[in-house]
Amino acid sequence: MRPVTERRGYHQFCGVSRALDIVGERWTLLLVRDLLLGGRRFSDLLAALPGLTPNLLSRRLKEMQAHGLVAQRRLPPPHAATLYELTPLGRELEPVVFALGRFGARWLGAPTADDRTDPRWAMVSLKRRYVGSDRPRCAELRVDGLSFTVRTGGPAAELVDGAPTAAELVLAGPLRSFAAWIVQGASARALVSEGALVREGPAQALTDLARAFGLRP
DNA sequence: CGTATCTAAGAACTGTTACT
DNA sequence: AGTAACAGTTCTTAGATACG
Repeated sequence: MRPVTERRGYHQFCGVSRALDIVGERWTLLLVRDLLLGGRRFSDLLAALPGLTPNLLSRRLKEMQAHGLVAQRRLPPPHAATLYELTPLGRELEPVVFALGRFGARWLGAPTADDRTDPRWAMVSLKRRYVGSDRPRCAELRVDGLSFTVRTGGPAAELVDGAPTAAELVLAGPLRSFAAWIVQGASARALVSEGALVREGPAQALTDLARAFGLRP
């Protein structure tokens, strides 16, 4: 691959323009967003990003690997597949993606007919809202049948793909109910009492979880 | 068969240049 | 400053290949 300085680029001696030379191409930051919750296969990324074609995904992943943002990992059988995951350098883009999410939220409005939604995007949105908590909690969020593990209590929330081995709280429901809680500011207790969300585990754990993300308990 | 990648053609976009 | 024509670049589409 030609180095950034040879390709179309801004050719400015400035960190911002250099960063944009690397992550400013179409799809690159969306791929970073989709990899924030854990490694994904080529076909998963393709399915998650309609409009992104295989050859362009292949090219973007190669560029991201060449810049050290993404690494390939081969999964052993029986699930033999190539997994693409963020490197520690790629993870440094997390606050950038969060900041863009906050910036873009003011133009989000309600989803239109041709807007795609994805539980993972809601989870990224949740993760960026973490305000901290002194009560360590481990919860499973089951959004549209997809499980995610949430751990709070540290300086940053851990939020990854897949169910935890032992969760003290399980919160399950459709994406629109989670969106009502996370994005539209609805109360978790109200959503549970009207059946929009199903809670398994102590009510206090849900209250702690909500507070850890600055959401209404 | 599923996954990952590649090729070729054409469409769409972007930048450059010349002109008013 | 704004616009039009052209050229170059990037992206999409459709189909194919390599590999385990």
